[in-house]
Amino acid sequence: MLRNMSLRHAALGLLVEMDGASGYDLLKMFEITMGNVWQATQSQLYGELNKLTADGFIEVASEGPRGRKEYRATDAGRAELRRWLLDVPPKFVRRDEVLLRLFFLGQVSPDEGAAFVREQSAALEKRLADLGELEGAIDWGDENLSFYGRLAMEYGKRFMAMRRDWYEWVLEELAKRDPKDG
Amino acid sequence: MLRNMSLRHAALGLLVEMDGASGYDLLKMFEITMGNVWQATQSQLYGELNKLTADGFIEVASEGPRGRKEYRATDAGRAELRRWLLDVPPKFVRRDEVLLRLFFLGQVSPDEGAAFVREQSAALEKRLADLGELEGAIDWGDENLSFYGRLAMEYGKRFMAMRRDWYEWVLEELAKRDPKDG
DNA sequence: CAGCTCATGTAATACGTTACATGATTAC
DNA sequence: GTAATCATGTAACGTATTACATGAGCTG
Repeated sequence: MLRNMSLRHAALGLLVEMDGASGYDLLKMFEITMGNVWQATQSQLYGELNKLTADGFIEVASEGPRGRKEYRATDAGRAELRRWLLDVPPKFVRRDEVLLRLFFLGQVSPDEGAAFVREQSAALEKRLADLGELEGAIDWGDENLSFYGRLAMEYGKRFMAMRRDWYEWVLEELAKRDPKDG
Repeated sequence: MLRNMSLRHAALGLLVEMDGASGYDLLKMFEITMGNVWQATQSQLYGELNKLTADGFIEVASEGPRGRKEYRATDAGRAELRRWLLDVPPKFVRRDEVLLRLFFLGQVSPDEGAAFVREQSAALEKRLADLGELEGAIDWGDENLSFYGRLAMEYGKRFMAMRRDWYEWVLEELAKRDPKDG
């Protein structure tokens, strides 16, 4: 059992910050706080919570209605989070479905290729707008999750803006290579 | 069998562009042309080539020494690549191990947190420099892979620069929150 | 009491990594 | 002839997604 992956530490970290939550709570927390950074499916999360319990990094603090289990991080869990944060070098997994398609864009017509890039650009513009709305809707307190969440939000904005600008640049390059009135 | 994933189309796409290659050739091509966009292990690639063959999207054009199989895309493969490019909406999988750690950075001391961010920033600076070297070393022709590879390279440069700038901004925010001389 | 939300779980399958295994050909 | 490179494959395991299954408790 290697258990090297990050979902485990995402769950553990959230539990540490929240100081007590059920799987159901965590699942919602995943979506609202770090949907842009890490994703978890219900199935995966519940399984991981059981493994974390078996490994002693979290424990069931109390049980509520409907079989609800209130989890809480243990000292061992807090230590493990710290170890992962500082001693496990982050891995860069670069997998980008849009970029991958770009490589093969020569296989469709120039018009189709340009349309594809414009679509991506528009989709991003929309997501950027959504992010702005979301930012306004959140009341940013001074707790850890809010503070660091705001930093991540800024990252998202910069990322999307960079990407949109790049799409526009790509469109110019495509036009240069295949001038309409050539 | 869903076979929805992108490695399959990355391999197929490269084969279309290269017009004939062995698994071994493809593996090297993956590294040099799109290491920053998609990754493939030897094991996974060889397996996928066999599946693509079974599905009729590629075929063994000839066999060479040492059991070498020279693959070639079929018409069905070219059609499948086109379909994937235009009809399958790219999925955004957001998983960033650095960003994930950032969320929990409140669990270590301010100094440790800042050191972490500085390390990431320095690592990125180095990768940005490496990319610049690589860019100089490649002779960019006018074939598709070169043309689109150059667009992807520009993306990589913009991405890293954006990210490095964001790291520096994060350091400022961290300093504001926890002034040394508070 | 009907419908929604809360709440957890399993099964099947696909995707991805690491390690192991094997051997032919080429270059020196 | 021996070391490097070329070349392909399997086994074991870990990670992730989708679909299915079940039921309790709350709200109107």
